[in-house]
Order: sequence, then structure tokens, then C-alpha cells
Amino acid sequence: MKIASYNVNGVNGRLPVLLKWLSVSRPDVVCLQELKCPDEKFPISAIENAGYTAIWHGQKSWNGVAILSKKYPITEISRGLPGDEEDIQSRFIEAEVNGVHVCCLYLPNGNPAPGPKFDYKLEWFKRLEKRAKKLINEKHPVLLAGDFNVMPTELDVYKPERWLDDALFRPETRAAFQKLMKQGWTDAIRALYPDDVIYTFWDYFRNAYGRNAGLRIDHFLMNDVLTKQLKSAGVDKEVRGWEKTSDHAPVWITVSGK
DNA sequence: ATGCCGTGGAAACCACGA
Repeated sequence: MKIASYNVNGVNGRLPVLLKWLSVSRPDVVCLQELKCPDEKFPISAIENAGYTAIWHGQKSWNGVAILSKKYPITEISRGLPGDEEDIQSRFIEAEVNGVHVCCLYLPNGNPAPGPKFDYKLEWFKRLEKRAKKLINEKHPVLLAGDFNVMPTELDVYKPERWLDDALFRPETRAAFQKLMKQGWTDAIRALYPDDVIYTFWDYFRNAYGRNAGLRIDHFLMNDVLTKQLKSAGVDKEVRGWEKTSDHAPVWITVSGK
């Protein structure tokens, strides 16, 4: 079973690239972030024509998350991260797919920091910790997948010294990520490649992709049941080099089972 | 050190991203 995560940066503007990548990579399950469209404008027909079913949680202009599945039915569990009735940003959706509890998330960017956006990021992190704590000890496989907007360590940034004050790398942000990990989650990429430089994002400008000036901010966090099933993981880096592409590349894992 | 690029939406610029 292959599960992927892809921040598309606009699902409609990215549709040709998304469909091409789906046809090449053929993941069984996909978590999408940054749909940037309201629910009624989600391109469900094109996605169904590509052989996938989907659930989505959209929002006009910003954010938006979705879960796609090729052959397994998707049973939605909930949408929206619990803990703040006034938070209307579409950044979280969870579902059961082929026995795996999948949480698709788009954690806030948080810049500029300090400031209200950074406060919102840290608050969102706290709410995620609370939700994750309820899921970590479930008897079945659980996966937190998506764009965390966090580089966990210096290995995950092309020039760490330049990112120290950035909301994606500030000490508070890394501490929040570490606190979440301490619940018992396993970072799939780091479990398989503890010392490799692996990026999932490259800026559009300054030829960041050409210079490999990247960041690793899209992650798969697995509970112990799922970790025991982990077979492989990788980044479809070449997709970042395609025409009209997202600034993120798709990331994926494969796990044993049906 | 820096939205230099890109997307979406409203209105021919702005918000936002990381």
C-alpha cells in the first residue's frame, strides 16, 4: 500500500501536474494540501476520471485539504482540528482507509514571527498534540501526514543559520514538533534515512531547485503499529522540475498489508 | 537580507506563501 502527501499549491491550477503525477506514481492513498478552492470548485470529476475517490475540506482562496483513494473506500472520521470553535481555516481532515487511520494536515506557516500568525501556529500545534495523543495508542495503524511547515533538525535545511528566526525553524517551533514526537511517533523518512539530506520543498525563486536549496517540511508520522509495517519511503523530486509545478514535491511511503 | 515567483480573487493590485 502506497500512501503519498502532496502540497499542490492550488488544486485547480495544478490539475495537469497532479493528474500526470497520479498516473506515473499511482499511489493508493493521497493526502493533498493547499487546495485553495471552495468545496464546490474541487475538481472531483477529473480526479474520478483518473480512478480515484476523494473527500475534501476546502475554503475560498486559502488552505484546504483532501484525501484521495484509488481502490479502497474512504470513511471520513472528522474535518477541522478540534479545540477552537472559532478557527475556520481548513487545515485538517481524517479518515479510515484500508484499515489505516489517516490524518491529513496543513500546519500554519506562522510568519512573520513573532506575531499573531506565529501565535496561531503554536496554538494549532497544541491542538494537534492533543488530538494526536488520543490517536497514538490506537490498536490499528495511525498516520499523521502532510505539510507540517517545520524543519525538524539542521539536516532538514540547506542553510540552517539563515532560518533561525523563521517561523518554520524557530526554537519554539522545533520544540513543539519534538514534543509531539515524544508521544511516540516515528518520522518515516528519518527512520529509513537517518543521515541523508532529503528535501520536499524548494522556493520558486533564486533557482532554489536548481541549487538544491531546499527544506524538508512534509512529513509522515506513524504510530508503532504502522511503523512495523513500513517498507520504503521517498520523495518524487523530479515532479518539482516539471512545468507549472508546485513548490513542494510529492512524498510517499509504502507499508505492508493489503 | 530580500517574496526575486506563483496562485487566487478582486479589480487592474493585493494577500499570502516558506
